[in-house]
Amino acid sequence: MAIPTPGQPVRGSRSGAPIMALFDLLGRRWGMGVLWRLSEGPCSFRVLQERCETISPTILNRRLKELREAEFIVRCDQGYCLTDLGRELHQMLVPLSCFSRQWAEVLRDETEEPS
Amino acid sequence: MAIPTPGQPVRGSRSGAPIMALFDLLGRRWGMGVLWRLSEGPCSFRVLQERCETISPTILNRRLKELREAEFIVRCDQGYCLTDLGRELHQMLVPLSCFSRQWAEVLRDETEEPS
DNA sequence: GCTTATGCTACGGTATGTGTAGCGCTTTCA
DNA sequence: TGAAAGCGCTACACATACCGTAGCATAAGC
Repeated sequence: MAIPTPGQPVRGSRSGAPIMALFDLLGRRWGMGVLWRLSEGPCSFRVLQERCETISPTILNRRLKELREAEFIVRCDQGYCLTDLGRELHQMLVPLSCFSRQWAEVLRDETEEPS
Repeated sequence: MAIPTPGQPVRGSRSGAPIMALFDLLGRRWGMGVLWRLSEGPCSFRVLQERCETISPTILNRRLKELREAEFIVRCDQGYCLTDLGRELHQMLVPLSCFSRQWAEVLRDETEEPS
């Protein structure tokens, strides 16, 4: 499966709008998850697999290839680590983490007290 | 396919960490795309489909259901629109748009001048 | 009553993800 | 120096998700 590239046709944009290319890449199963887990620190393939808890090696390897091609990840002596670009991307995901807790509360409130 | 719920086992977290539940939801094909396109303004099913350029009605409908269940989207007289929560989520995606343009430049520079 | 538009579903084919086993290689250490 | 353990990664069979097209049911306008 070709990795989505800005300027090339991608899901959501025949003209390859960068944001749609990024959504296409991160919107693959485990895309953001792998990035997120790796941001905890450089680590080996197997350790990363454990951090992800339930990912299969097949798909971990595929996502790693894609994210390396996109230059968010590189190989290093510890195994894999984020590039500067990757760290920057991770920074944009951090607010999502706060938001997700808020979201969890809203959902909980709705289901627990349908008053 | 069950929609990922914080607190329930999700991809990446057996204990259902909110951030992983959110990644699971948004990491489905077209998840973020639909949200992004809808943020341009409330619209009907068919108009939204056109905005997305290449989405099939089957999957648009499925994503809409999921995003409604997650309370990011509601029905309205124009068709569909974002909830307050959905608008908030969209705000977190805006920085990604800037980032994606930057990313596009990096990739372009790499491939055009491998000097 | 015919046209047009809407939301949405059916269905068959293809792409993508899952789970398990295990290969080839290097390191460790008795 | 050879067995054991760890590594990155692949093979393969199966399951699920997604795509593309056709088209149904309903409602409004003429």
